[in-house]
Amino acid sequence: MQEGTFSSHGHCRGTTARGDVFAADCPTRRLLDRIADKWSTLILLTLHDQPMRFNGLKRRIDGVSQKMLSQTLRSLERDGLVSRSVVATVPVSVTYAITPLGASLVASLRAMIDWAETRMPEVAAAQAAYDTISGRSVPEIA
Amino acid sequence: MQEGTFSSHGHCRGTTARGDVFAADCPTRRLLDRIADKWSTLILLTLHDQPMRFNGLKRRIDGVSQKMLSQTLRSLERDGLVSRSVVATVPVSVTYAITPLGASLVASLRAMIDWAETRMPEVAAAQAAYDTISGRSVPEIA
DNA sequence: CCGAATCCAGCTTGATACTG
DNA sequence: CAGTATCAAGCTGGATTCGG
Repeated sequence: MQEGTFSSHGHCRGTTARGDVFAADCPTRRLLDRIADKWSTLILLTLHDQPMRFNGLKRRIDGVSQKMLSQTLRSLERDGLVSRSVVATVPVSVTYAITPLGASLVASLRAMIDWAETRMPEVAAAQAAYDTISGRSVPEIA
Repeated sequence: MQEGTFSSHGHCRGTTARGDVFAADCPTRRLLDRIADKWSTLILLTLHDQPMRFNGLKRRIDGVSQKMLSQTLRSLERDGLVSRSVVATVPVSVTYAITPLGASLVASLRAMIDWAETRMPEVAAAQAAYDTISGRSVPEIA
């Protein structure tokens, strides 16, 4: 990240070719907040395999509420990461698919998930050690 | 993720070599929720460059509150991604550093941030298009 | 000066119920 | 099927305060 410029505050816009997530007021920060999100991640990963309908996604992504699914899908659609197509059948059927832009993000997301799924044992061990050494005083965050 | 098994629900534990983030009750899901987090991401990225003290992090990560910083750091420490070392100087000085485990995650995180910082224009364009077509009915999420 | 803990207002989340 | 509406609960962050 072009080190050297450790701009603690602010600037990000303007002539700069790219944003700076470390600046609170940079649009990039908001974007990061949206893609670095559990539901967004799982939705994009799922749609990368195949287009899917609302309830398909809901079934696939165990534990997501309708509200969060609907809300997150709209956000992803607005950001151009997911497309939404409506077919006026009897009960209207809506299909969601990933866009090329969305697909270009999936690799990183997948890497993150792969990390989580494979490194879990080490994390669990660290947690156990932490909870032991800290001697009970630390409440389970999980 | 051993594809093919589209286990909508549950299983993840047991004999399986790795977790399944799509299962709501899998510890991996909680882990994903913690690493797919704005503050965790920015903290890990920052510490990957160099160890840093609390207020150094606070200054670097524009907009983070003391509370969230302290809370997130404790969570990362518990998960073994960050180490905390105290030096009993006059005003005690506490330094945070990334662990090898944490460092092994940074590449994916950095990729995600790079994506956000470089693809922002396309996302902004998509938002503009969406907001126009949807005809005012959609309130700015940002 | 560094860092943690507390109180409080406000936003986000999720369960439930309801509509086209 | 595909959402929207509503409400209660929890989390977030700012300000303040306390301790070393």
